[in-house]
Amino acid sequence: MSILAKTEQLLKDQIAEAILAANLAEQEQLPEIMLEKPKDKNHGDFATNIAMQLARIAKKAPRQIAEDIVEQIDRTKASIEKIEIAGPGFINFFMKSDFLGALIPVILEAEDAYGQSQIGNGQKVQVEFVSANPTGSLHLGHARGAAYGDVLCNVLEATGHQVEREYYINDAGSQIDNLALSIEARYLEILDLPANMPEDGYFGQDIINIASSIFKEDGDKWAQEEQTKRLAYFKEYGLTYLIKQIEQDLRDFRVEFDNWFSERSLHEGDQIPNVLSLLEEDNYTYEKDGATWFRSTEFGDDKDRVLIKKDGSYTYLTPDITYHQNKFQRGFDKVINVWGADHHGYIPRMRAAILALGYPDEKFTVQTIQMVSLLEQGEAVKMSKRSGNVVTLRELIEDVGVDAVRYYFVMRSNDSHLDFDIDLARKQSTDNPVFYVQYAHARICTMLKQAEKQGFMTDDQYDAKLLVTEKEVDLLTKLGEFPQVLEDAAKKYTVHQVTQYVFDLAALLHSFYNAEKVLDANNIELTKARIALMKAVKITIANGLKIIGVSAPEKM
RNA sequence: GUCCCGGUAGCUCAGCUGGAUAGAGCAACAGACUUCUAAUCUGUAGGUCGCAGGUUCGAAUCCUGCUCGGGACGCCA
Repeated sequence: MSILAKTEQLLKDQIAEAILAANLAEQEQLPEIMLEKPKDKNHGDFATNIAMQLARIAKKAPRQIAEDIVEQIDRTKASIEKIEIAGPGFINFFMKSDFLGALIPVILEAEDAYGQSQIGNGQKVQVEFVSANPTGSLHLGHARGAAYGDVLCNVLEATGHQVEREYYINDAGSQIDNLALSIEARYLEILDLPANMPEDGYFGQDIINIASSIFKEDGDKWAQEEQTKRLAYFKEYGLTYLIKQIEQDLRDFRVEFDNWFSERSLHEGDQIPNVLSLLEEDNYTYEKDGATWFRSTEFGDDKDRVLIKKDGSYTYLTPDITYHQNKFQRGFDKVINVWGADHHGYIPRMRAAILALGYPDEKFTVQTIQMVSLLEQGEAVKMSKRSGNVVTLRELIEDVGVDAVRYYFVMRSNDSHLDFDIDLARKQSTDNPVFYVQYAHARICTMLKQAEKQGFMTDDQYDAKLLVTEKEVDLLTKLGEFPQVLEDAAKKYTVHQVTQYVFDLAALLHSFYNAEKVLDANNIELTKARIALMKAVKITIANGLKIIGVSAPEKM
């Protein structure tokens, strides 16, 4: 438990005891005691609104209740400096100054591990993300999903979950046949033969590259072959090529999957028929119009869904249900899917299937990522697969760099649409907040080097009680929040809180830096304390940046 | 028509398990480099928190209705 959490718990216990001692409520009436960190420093280090909450139960005015509580609190136990009652009945706690200083040794000791917690209890969590069809390059939208998913995994790992990252490869459906046809068309074009690009084919540059790669290897050999053989070869060739490329793009984006799960593997053996008969046994399927349907409406979906088409083939849903059964059979305590918002309509039927198979739906969650729109010179750029006019992840990385792209994509809530201003990103300028945070880290590194040079680092002794200026206290307070931020982000899957936090911390550092001089030969004791503080800030910024997958440079 | 997401400063967005005077970046304006890095800082200005009801001691936050914007509603994947 972090220092802050311990202090909070101690205070809460004290308040609860005080309420009982003052006969304001019975044990079983006691509402949950909420402690908050007031925005305004004049309101203390912690505040509670318990007196207002108790107004009904105790049938007294909130301010009177607050006074009764305060009277009963033992200030010595929780190192309370003073307690004030304010406004309609808030109780504000001011802590002794050494309570924050105690953070520094904790952070210096924990180092890389500062911020981590065990709230996950070693739960096995699987996060499936990106899972883009292997029919082209990863683009902007995939990049957001990749950044979000990966950072979510980092957050979960930091909070004591055992995480597995998985990519589901849709290598079995009709889109793959389309891929083969698209490659074929491009291949025949190279040979100046009549070519038919399918209406819903893939028009991207990578398909042209694949065709010319085949041509380089085999010349016009495949034009002579009969079409089924040619397509079969092109399909495999294209898949291998594209999956390899996707894997490489993601690796360059610092995203490594533990498992690449092939949809095709589900079609081997009897896995899909077994799932179908499971559903049939429980009477969750029926025949209609020559197709087999799933009664998903029994589980809240707005219409039933086809599992086996009239022509005998499966819909996309059927292997996907099998896939999710497979996930649960692998024993995960929690299965998290990260999907683009355009797939949200698919969630109820997947949830229905999971319930039908008898798995608890609390173990299943889908996080949706809102769309990314591209701005160029202030104008929205229409992206279409048809025209091949898409900005790829690779281009983005080459233009802007991994740090900036990752930072940008986890800076905002996944629920918000994101305008990606390509000009701004390309500028690589000071406007980009990622530099602001990195700069804070680099600045501290320079300071520490100077400190060493000037002989301040002779021993590790320091007195944190000397850190009393406003800026110092702000920094300390912020440092203490880090574990809580990660816990929150893990509980609510709100990854952007980490980015927000790291930015705020950097802002406080810059402000402190401009206000106070750290290295001061005339005040060795204060200098030592401030060096310790700087080390703690450096560690915390680095840990935060590591979670969002951004580098923490020593100098810039 | 149904469902999902959003509407907060000129722009891009935080804040949303209800709390005290609603925040940040950018843009604007005025200042700070002989100094541990000015990729920084300090200050000023900028708001009917989409609209209307409701719940509450208290609503940007919860509930209902409306409205605007984006997306989804296939025997496609």
